[in-house]
Amino acid sequence: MKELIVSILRGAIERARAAGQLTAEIPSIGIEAPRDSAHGDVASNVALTIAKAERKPPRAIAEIIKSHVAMPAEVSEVSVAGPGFINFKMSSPYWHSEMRRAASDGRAFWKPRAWELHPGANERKKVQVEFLSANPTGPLTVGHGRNAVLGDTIARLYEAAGFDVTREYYFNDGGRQMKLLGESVRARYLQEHGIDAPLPEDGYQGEYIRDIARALKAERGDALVSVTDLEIFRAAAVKAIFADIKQTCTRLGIRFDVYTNELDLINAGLVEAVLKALRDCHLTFEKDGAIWLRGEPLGLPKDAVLVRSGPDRQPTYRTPDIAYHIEKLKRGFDLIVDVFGADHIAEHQEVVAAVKALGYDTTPIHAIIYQFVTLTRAGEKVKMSTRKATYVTLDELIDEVGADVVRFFFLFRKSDSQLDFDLELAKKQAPENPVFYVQYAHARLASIFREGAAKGLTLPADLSAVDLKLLGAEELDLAKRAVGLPEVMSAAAEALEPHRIPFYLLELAGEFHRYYNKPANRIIGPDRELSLARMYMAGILKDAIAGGLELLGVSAPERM
RNA sequence: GCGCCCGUAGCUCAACUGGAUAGAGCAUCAGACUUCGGAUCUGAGGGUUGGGGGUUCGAAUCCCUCCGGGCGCACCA
Repeated sequence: MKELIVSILRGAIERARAAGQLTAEIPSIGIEAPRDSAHGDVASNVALTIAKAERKPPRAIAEIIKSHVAMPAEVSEVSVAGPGFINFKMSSPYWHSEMRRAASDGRAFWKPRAWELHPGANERKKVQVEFLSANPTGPLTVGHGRNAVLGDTIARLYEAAGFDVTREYYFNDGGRQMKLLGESVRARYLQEHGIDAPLPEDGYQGEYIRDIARALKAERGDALVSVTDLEIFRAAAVKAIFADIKQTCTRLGIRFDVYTNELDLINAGLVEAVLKALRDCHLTFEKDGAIWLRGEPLGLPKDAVLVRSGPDRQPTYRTPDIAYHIEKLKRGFDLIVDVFGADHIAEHQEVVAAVKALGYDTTPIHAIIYQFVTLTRAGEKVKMSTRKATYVTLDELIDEVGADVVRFFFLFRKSDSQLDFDLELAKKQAPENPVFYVQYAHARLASIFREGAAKGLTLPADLSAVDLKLLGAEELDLAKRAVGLPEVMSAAAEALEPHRIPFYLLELAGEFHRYYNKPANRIIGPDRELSLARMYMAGILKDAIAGGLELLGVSAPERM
C-alpha cells in the first residue's frame, strides 16, 4: 500500500515538474498512517518538506501535486488537508482484495515482510541475536526474564520474516565468580557432612547451592571431603545450574542454537590476537602491571583495563568480548543484535569502539538496552539480589503467573522504560489484564465458529464465493486494522521494538470487543450471505490475533 | 563529579522516529445483559507532555540549561 502511494506521488511530482509547476528535486517521499482515520488511510507530508526549496506555501504545493495524481482503482479519494498533507483513501475493492489475500495466505500472511526490512535484498540475510548470556552462577532471575523474552522475540520476528537467524548465548564458566561458586558449593558440601566450613566472604548464599551440595553428597558420599581442588565442585555447580537455566528457558519457549564460551576464544588465541592488534594501533598502554585500553582516542569517557596485573595476567571480561564481536562480524551476519541490561551499557560502548578502531565495520551491530525490572506485590516493591537469597527467580514467577503472562508483560513496555511487573494485575483474569483481554478476544472469535458450525454455517472451501461487498463500514474498519498488523510487525522488527505488537493487538482486540457488543453486529444472523461475509472478516481477525500472539510466543486459546 | 536512560491524565503506560485535536487501560462517577462467551461494552470528568530557553511551516519527540528518579563509573561479569 505504501509503495503504491509513493509511486503515485512520485509520478504526480514528475508530471508537475514537466509542466513547470514545481522546480525542486524529488525528495524521498514520507508516508505515514494518519493517527486519525478521518484523515484517510495513508498520508504524505511531501508538500510540507519541499515547501522551503519550492518557496511556495505547502498547501499550494499539495494542490499542485494533487492535480497531477493519476488515481488507480485502489484509491478512492485524494485530498489536501491541514497544513498541507496529502491524504489518500483506499477504495473498498482494495481492502476486499487485501482481505482475500490474508485469507488465502493464511498463517503466512501474519508475518513481518522481509522486503520491507531490507528492500531489494535477494539473498537470505543472516541475523544473530545474542541474548540472555547469563553466567551460570545461579538460577535465572526476573531481570534475566526480560532479556530472554526480548531477545527471543526479536529472533522470532526475523525468523518469521524469513531471515536466517542464530540465537546465541555467550557465557563464561571460568574466572573469579566461578571460583567463588566452587568455594560456596564446597563449603555447603562439607557442612552436609557436619564439618564446620564457613561460606566464603561474598559467597553464594542461595538455597540452590545446598541442593547442589546435597546432590554431590548423594552421588559421591564423603569421597570429596578432603578434596581441596575446587574444580569438581565448580563443574558440578555449572552443570546443575546450566540445566536449570535451560529448563527455565524451555518453559518460556526459548532455545538457543549456539553457545559460545569466553574460554574457547581465549584458548583459540583470539584474545591474544586482539591485544596484539590493539597494541599495534597504539591503543593500549601499561600501568600498574596491567594492560589498559586508551579511552580518549576511542571517544570513551575513560581508560579501561584489558588485562589484569598479577601473576596469571588474566584478561578482563571486555577483552574476550571484543574478540567475540570481531568473530561475529567475521561470521558474516548482516545484523547482529545484542540484548543486555542498562548496567552493561558502558561495556558495550567500549567493545564496539575497540572493534571499530581495529578497522571493522560495526554498522551491523545493534544493541537493545533494557532498563531494570521491578516486581510489585500488593503495592510493595520486591527487592532482588542474586548473591543473597532474597531474589525471586524467573521460575517462581512463571509458577505464579504462567508463561504467557510472563512473556506478554515483558514485551508490553518499551525496552528503555523501566518495567514494573505487577503481580496482582498479572494474576487477574479480568479485562484490565492485557493478556487475558487479547486472548479472550481470540477465544470469543473461536466460539463464533463453533456456534456457526453448530448451526450449519461454515465458510465455503471456495472463499471467493463470499460477497465482501455486504460488509459495512465498521466491519471494513476492523478488517483494515487487522490487515495492518504485518506492517506493524515489520516496523517492530526494523526498529527492534517488539512492544509495538502487543500494543497493536490490544487495540485490535478492543476494537473487536466494541464491535461485538453491539446487538446489530451479530455475526451469525438470519441473512446467510451477510453472516458468511461477517464470518470471513471474523476469520481474518482471529488469524491476526493468533498470528500476533504466536510471534510473541503467547498462546491463542480456542476457549478459556 | 562524569556517562547513559527516564520524566506524558490521580496510577501504569502508548504516541508508527519531527506532523494534523497528545491517546489507551486502571481508578472515580453515571449507565447497558432475551449475549454468537458480561473475562464484554457505552458515556463523563481528568493534560502548560517536570520547568525555562532555542531550532522550523510544525516539537512529547531534536539542541542547550535547570530540577527530579534509575543505572553505571572495579585489575566482577
